[in-house]
Amino acid sequence: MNIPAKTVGEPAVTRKCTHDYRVSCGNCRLNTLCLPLALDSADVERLDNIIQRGKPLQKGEHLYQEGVAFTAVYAVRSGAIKAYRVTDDGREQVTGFYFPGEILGMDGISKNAHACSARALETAAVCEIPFSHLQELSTQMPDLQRHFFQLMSREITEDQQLITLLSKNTAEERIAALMLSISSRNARRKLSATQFRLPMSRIDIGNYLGLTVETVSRVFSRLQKLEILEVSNKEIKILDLDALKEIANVHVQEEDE
Amino acid sequence: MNIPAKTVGEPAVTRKCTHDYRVSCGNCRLNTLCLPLALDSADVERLDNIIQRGKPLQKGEHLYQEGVAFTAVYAVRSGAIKAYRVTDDGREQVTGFYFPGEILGMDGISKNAHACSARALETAAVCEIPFSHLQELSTQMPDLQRHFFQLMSREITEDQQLITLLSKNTAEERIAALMLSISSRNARRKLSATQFRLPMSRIDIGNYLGLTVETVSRVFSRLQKLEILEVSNKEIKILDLDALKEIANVHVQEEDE
DNA sequence: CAGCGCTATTGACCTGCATCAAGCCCCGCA
DNA sequence: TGCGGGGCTTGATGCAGGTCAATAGCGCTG
Repeated sequence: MNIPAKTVGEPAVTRKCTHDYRVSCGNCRLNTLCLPLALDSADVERLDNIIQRGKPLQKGEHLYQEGVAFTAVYAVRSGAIKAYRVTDDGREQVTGFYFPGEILGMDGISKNAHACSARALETAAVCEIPFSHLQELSTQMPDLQRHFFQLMSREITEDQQLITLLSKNTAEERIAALMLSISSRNARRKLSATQFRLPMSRIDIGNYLGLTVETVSRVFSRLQKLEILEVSNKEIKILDLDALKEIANVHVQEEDE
Repeated sequence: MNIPAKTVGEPAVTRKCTHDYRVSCGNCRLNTLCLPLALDSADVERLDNIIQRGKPLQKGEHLYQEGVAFTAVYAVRSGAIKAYRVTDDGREQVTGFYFPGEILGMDGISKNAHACSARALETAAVCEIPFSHLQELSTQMPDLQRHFFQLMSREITEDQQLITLLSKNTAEERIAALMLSISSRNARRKLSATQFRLPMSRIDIGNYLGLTVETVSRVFSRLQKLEILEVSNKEIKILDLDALKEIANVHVQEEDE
């Protein structure tokens, strides 16, 4: 356990977070993935000044909830967050999983209120970026503005990929695609692309991919039987990356005449 | 037929478009819905100056295609546009329908290349907004920046609604939701909320909602039999708006114990 | 205004996933 | 270390919507 030395009188929360949450953008090891990307060091410092840290979330704790006033977007520093909305009949639609270096909360901008809720899947550290400041800074730093436009655009294209996945692909293809997505996002952070622990439950996976828990479980079993994955509860090991890609790619050229 | 008087020597395209496509933002009747919203008249004029018009698209013609360099976003002035991507196995996923006053193309920002294609569902007039200029203007006009952030955010929340629709709702609920969406967007433009002509084919509807043509057709028939809709090819008349809303809302409180 | 091709409708059948049900395993807690 | 509860797995069954097929209707073109 290495709890960072704290001088301020904040409530002493027990947590396993490995980051010092009083880090700055300048020395954060995620700064090549996160918002500071494409800013020079002077600008990074200005960005850094508006960011609020020191809000480690416990598993299950909310970062924000649907309907509450929108004031900030958030960058994940460690852990994992899920964003979700609850349908009229009480079922949960997970709209995204967010890992370190990724930004969430941009859904709240249009109506000045969050359109979905976000909660920690495991202990998570988060940087809060007050939106009014970000906007102001963006008018002064064209690179930041551009980068933020790009982030929002990325969110749009990712949502559209999910739309396609949900509307066209089988259960197996959806799961394969999700595993590959997590794998490549791990790689981006210099972690293993083939072995990782899923932070989310089977239920969350189902609610993200439009499947029931049972189906998710069956697909994992099947992929294990095919020796494509090794699944042990939440531990995943990708044994055959190419096979997985082939499944996700909707069996590229099933028959080529 | 009222073809607007034209003095310039452009190719004389036959079209039923009621707009003079050399209109400016200042006098466009959509300016309370479109980008100029929330700008004062001086700023509207500056925006107006960067916008390029005079590109009426024929039915089926592309506005842009997946993969081509991203240079601009587009505002629909008349007609209707569909955005879609083609999956690896050649099927089409429609990601959105765009009506007058709506903006499309924001998916291209993140990678500097369009992530989907866009084509006219019927003769359509479009305003082209060069993105580099828009960015520059945004740094000078905070209201414009904010508004554009909001537009992108709206796109995100709409995509997330579609995600939920696709993953949780039945065929009937999806169709009902689409009809209501079109209805309210018509109302926004002061057109009838209960009677309209669908610009898209059943195939497009299916490809948008993750259904086959047959299912779309069957649902329309069923809703007609229930006297909720009157369907005659592409002409739609909503006979019972409340019933339609109830279907779309996933039968609000099926049982309330 | 006849003919063709594309879009839409309708029916019969089939399948992938949901649903229902039972049991297991993992983990936190006493 | 044993107990309880949630998360996970596995099996049996049903159904919404996909697939295949046939026909009807609309609109374009010559």
